[in-house]
Amino acid sequence: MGETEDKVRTPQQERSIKTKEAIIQAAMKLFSEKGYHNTNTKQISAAAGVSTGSFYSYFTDKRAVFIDSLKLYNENLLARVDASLGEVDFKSMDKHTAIAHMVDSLLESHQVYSEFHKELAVMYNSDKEIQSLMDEQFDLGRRKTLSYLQQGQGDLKVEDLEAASWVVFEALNSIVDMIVFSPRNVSADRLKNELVRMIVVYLYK
Amino acid sequence: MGETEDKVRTPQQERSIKTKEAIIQAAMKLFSEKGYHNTNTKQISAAAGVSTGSFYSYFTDKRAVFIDSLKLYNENLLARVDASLGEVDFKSMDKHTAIAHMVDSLLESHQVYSEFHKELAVMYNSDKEIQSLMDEQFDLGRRKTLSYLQQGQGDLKVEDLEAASWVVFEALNSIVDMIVFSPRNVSADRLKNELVRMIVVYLYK
Amino acid sequence: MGETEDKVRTPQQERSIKTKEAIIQAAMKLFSEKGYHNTNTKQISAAAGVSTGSFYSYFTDKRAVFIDSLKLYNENLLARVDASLGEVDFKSMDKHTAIAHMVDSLLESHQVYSEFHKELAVMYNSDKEIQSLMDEQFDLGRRKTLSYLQQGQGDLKVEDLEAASWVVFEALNSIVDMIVFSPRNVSADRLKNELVRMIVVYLYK
Amino acid sequence: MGETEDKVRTPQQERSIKTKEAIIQAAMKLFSEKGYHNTNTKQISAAAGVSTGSFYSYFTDKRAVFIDSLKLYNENLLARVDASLGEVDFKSMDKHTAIAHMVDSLLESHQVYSEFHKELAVMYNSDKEIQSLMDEQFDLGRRKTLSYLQQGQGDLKVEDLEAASWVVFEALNSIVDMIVFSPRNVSADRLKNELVRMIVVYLYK
DNA sequence: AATGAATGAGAGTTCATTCAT
DNA sequence: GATGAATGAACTCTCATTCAT
Repeated sequence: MGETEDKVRTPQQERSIKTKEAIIQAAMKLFSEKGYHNTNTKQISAAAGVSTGSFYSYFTDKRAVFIDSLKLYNENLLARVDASLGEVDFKSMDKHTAIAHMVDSLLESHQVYSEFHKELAVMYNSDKEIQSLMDEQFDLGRRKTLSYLQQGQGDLKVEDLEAASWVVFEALNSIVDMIVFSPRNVSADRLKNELVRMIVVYLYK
Repeated sequence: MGETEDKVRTPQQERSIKTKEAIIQAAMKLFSEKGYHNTNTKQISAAAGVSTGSFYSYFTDKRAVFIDSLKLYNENLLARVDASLGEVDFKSMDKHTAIAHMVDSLLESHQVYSEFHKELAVMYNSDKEIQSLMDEQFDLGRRKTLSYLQQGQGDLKVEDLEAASWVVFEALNSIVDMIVFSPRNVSADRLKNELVRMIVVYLYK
Repeated sequence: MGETEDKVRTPQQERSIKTKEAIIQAAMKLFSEKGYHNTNTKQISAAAGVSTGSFYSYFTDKRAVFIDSLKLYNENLLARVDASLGEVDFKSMDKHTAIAHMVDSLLESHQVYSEFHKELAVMYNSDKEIQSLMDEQFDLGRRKTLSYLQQGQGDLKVEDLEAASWVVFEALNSIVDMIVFSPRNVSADRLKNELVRMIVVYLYK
Repeated sequence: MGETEDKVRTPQQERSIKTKEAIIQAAMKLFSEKGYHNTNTKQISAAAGVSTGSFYSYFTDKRAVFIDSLKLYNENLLARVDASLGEVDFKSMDKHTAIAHMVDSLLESHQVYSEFHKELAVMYNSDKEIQSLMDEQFDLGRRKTLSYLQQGQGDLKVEDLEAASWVVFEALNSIVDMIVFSPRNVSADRLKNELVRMIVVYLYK
């Protein structure tokens, strides 16, 4: 960042910050609607109400605005999940209700930015930095899940809790994705019910 | 007299068939290595040892060769899983061993074409036809899994077996993917062990 | 032609002649239907029932088959006009009937190969040889017209008959074209009637 | 938010307007010299001194620039004919002089853009929009001619003046074309003289 | 600082022609 | 002689990025 410091503006003035955010929002919207490869910088700039020239004074390139969109997405998603999980007290519930609550909050989160979430799958393999941002996010989620589960630790029957957290979190995420996105002839409720049962039976006595 | 009659060559001569296969192989390789969006038809043609003109006499466009690659991948994968599952008798094994065998055969399959498999995730959302080809493949896999599981039906404790098959198959696939692809500080064996346990405990008495 | 004599076959065997004619016919049909630039050699070959390779043993290139189509068109058109004009005796008719008969025979000729005729306009400027073939044809037509008109010479009032033949033939051709091709809100009969009147009044006492 | 909103630049800045005009001029020149089908967008761009990218920000494709060239040509031609016909008073002339004047003004117009004019014949059949633009232009010319001729109405002997206007205008145009373009062994003056005589004798008592 | 016109490499695609079989 | 697969130059069009104003 030392050598290119005056190429890309690091916004300090308030207006500048707002412009940058407007670009990120516009980009997120367009990436969600049409995908990264079908969105061009001219469209992003126009949607954000700035010129293409300005776009390039806020971001080095198109990839950079995607990365910032991803970071914003990650922050929002975490906040949302935190809020949702924070509002309940695990100990005062039975396990099934607690896990069901967790699944619901994941379902809700996946639905809010569902299109952007889809686009992430497309981008995952295309870039190391994107990949590691997403891996970090996954890991953060996994650790949160782990600590959530550990609230009911007295009743856990799994021994390798670390491995279990990977397995459970991946299962939760992928099956929630499936519920949200895949066409099926089986209702979401039935799937959710089985998912919750699988997790509960697996983890608890 | 139709408009599209002579657009795409339907190979009849042996040479022609070989050329078509060479193009598909080359395409699969490049899509796996660099991704669909970073591979162009010139590169595919060159890798297959043919001219761009030839490419376009076998395939209408880049998308078409991807679809043929996908079909080939699907066929190979199914054959591989069938072979692997067919060689064991579920009834003569305890549940844990049987499911472990299944996970092993999925792991092996995912490893063979691992890079192409990754690329599929990228492409899933980009095209209706690709999506439905993959959905079909998923469904076929799910139904095979279901019937495999039903061999031990006497001991099943799940009631909604249809919903269970979706949940189990998605969990299996995504966690196997994770084991193959994601960087972790937890060994594959530990993850595999928990995965098998989760499935067994969930399904059987 | 000396140096390339074995590149392009000069058909002597009967089958060979038939093949060449089949190609010309197919080409004419396709050029008429879709235009020279939208017809490719593969389509011509297929329509003629030969391979592209064979096409090139009968014609040096695509242009050559167009030129042969043009020659055939010219021959057919002349034969048709000759037949039509030959069947009447100018002297036994009044001038108006005679010119009307001539216009009718031109109208009929233009209608038969109307689409190919249109395509000629497209090609006229693209090639010197095509241009001179068409110019020759025009001149031949003009001279025939001239001699036809001269049958009623006793009554002609024009003095510069040579210049008149250019003017009359061009007027006839272009107005007949207009009648055949252009969309108007004036009936063909009214136009034909005026055309005939214009020619008659101009030429004869 | 539309799909095509930002595809083609609508020039606002002065520089932009100049660029668009430069492209049209360059295109007209090249179409005239080498024909539409033998001119490509790269050549047009180069001749206009811009990049291919710029070309495509002003015109959707090659056809679009042809259409704009045609419109410009039509405007210029009409202005020229109007100016030429406007400068004389029909009533103060005898018929022969008046028609001769008209032919002269057409001759002059056809000579200015003669090559582009030729190319129009080529393009007429290739495109509905081009066709109707040319038809409109023809009709406009025909109606102007008609009203010009009607200035001497007292002496007209034709009854179906509408049909006559089609016939006369087509004859004028095509014969003027022939005078300008076709190689002959008859002088332009002799042809012009006969053309004028034909029109005068046909129309007037 | 902001603008948006301009750039040009590079993508996908076509087709007249050649040539191995 | 015939075939049709193969060739590759040429073409249209796009878009991330730059730069004159």
